Amino acid sequence: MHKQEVTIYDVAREAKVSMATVSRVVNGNNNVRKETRDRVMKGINRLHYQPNAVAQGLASKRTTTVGLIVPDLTNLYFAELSKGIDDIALLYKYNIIMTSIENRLMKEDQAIQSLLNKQVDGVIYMSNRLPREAADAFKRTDTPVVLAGTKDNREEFPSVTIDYKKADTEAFNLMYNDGKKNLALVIGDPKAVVNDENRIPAYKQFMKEHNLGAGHVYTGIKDHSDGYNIYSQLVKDGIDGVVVTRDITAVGILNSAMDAGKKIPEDLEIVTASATQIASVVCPALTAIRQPLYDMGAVAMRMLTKLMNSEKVDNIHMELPYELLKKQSTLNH
Amino acid sequence: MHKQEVTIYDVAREAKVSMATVSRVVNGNNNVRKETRDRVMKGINRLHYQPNAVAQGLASKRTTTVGLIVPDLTNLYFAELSKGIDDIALLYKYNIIMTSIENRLMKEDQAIQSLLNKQVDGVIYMSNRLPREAADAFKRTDTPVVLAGTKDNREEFPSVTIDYKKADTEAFNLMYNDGKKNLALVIGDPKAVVNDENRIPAYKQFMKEHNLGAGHVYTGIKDHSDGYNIYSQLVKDGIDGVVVTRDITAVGILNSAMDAGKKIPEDLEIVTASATQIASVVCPALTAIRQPLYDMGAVAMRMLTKLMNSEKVDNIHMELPYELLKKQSTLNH
DNA sequence: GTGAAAGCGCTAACAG
DNA sequence: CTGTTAGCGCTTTCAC
Repeated sequence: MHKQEVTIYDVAREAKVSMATVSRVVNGNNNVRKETRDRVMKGINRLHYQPNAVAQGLASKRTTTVGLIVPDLTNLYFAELSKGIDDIALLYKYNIIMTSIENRLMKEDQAIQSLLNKQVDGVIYMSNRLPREAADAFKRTDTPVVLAGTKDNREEFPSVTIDYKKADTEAFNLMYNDGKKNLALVIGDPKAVVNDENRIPAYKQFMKEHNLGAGHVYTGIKDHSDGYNIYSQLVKDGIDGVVVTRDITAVGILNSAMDAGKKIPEDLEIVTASATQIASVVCPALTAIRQPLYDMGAVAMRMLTKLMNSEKVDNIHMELPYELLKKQSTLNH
Repeated sequence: MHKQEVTIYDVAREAKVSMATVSRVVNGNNNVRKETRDRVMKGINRLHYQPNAVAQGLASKRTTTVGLIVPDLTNLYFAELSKGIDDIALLYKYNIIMTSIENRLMKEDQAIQSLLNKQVDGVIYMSNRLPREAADAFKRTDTPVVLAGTKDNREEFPSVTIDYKKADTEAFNLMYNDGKKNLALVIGDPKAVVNDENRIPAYKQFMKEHNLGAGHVYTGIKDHSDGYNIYSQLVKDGIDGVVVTRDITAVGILNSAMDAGKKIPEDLEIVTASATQIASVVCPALTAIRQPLYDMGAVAMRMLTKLMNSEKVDNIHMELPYELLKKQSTLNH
């Protein structure tokens, strides 16, 4: 960054007005005579003036920048959420500072502190756990935060999600009605709030209500190879139907089963709980809980714009509708 | 953003030193007696002081922020590049302002102007075309720019790529040696520099050298359904081997062929020119030119850090090694 | 409707 | 080694 060539002061001189007036014009303040405004605009154009957003930020205490905290960019689940966020941010003229965590180099609260130091006006948080320190940091600076596709365990923060319990129950029910009784749940982090408080309870309740025993919850299964490898265990445990939280994991299970010469869905039904593009391009295509990821991101960002403007938000815990998309990894399609 | 609770001034008073000294401590300047430093640190901790990066940016004319211009977040090609960029940015303590374009809401040069207004110290550019106005904007402010996974047609800007010509030629050669003579190239934007100046010429040259006629270049094929739909045309044209630039497109062709009851690779060999996770999880897995996407992003970001520090960079047009990964969509695997 | 002036919170000479 | 003093470029009262 080098010395700025043309500043508001230059424009003021060029247009023979004060800086204050130029500032008013730049910010669309109406208290400027049309004549004056035109003169200023001409100066702006002649000099190719561009406002320095950093100086604006310092003076006005608003940076029109929001922070985005995302676990992993290469996970399409987050990428699709981000796209919705990005589009709405653009619409409201906010820039996005993106911070990916789960990066071992920087802890979550450091990442957040860094965003806060940059004086972001708000934060969209997508990690599946919100640590205490992180929550405290937000509250300390009263920077608005919206959780997208996740929740905090105290429901202190606004969030945009789907009804995970209902969705999972529906998925298990689908398989149950196909005659599958040895149902299992395959998840990543068991301490993720959504798993801990929604998916696992939903699963246990389903098993109980249908007298299917204690069942099996496989945890720590995060990527394609985890999925691929867990398959043999599923076989050992006699599983004939699974809900898998990540679709790349589901694909791993699928590929493993195929390589073992098994038939999907006859030998094993698979439902992925977060459908991305991947779920639909594999063969057989995966039956999926289709979360409206783009919309969830968009709604979260929209909510954040309201919070940043201190507008009232009627419902700070939005649940968007999902769809159970039946494809070839379950029967009856 | 509300009034900042504790500023450098408060720390100065608390530690009974001047602001300058606090600033020195904060910035790791060595010209501070250990005793004084400790006293300041104590003040910082007691008061929970956090520097205001916006004020730092205005005063120092460095924001430790870089802009990222990316066409589409949900394209894994860019997501993997971004991951490499992000990791290195973190390592050098830069934040990333991400701007996705191809968003019809904002034109490329607007996006760039917005970044420049935010006084980013540098930019990583990943779009497959660099419009004239964009190039001019960069040069006007002499903000360093590095192109990742793309090039500008004048080679004015530093870039990190692979040798696309060589890679494609190798891919065609592989299929040629499998006895495929009706080879085709399937791309998105024919005016993208990489296509216009590397892939298409490489294809034409290959066809010519092997006396295979003029061949077919299918353009504007960008997503899964484009790929799915173009397949019938490939059949009509008697194509028996294709290089496809995007892997999701390649998967579309693959799925279309399978649905038509054809055999891959016997009836049609497919090589994808930019392997992401998707290429390896479909069935049959796709033979692919594996670009070192993560590394390309990392190298680009590293180069940018040097440029931002006015360090010398010996080679501003880096070509990283690729790999031709033989899987099941070609014979001889 | 417009201008003057006082900051926003910090860095960076320049003295000492 | 440490303090003083100008700003960085802009917004925002407060007068007029």
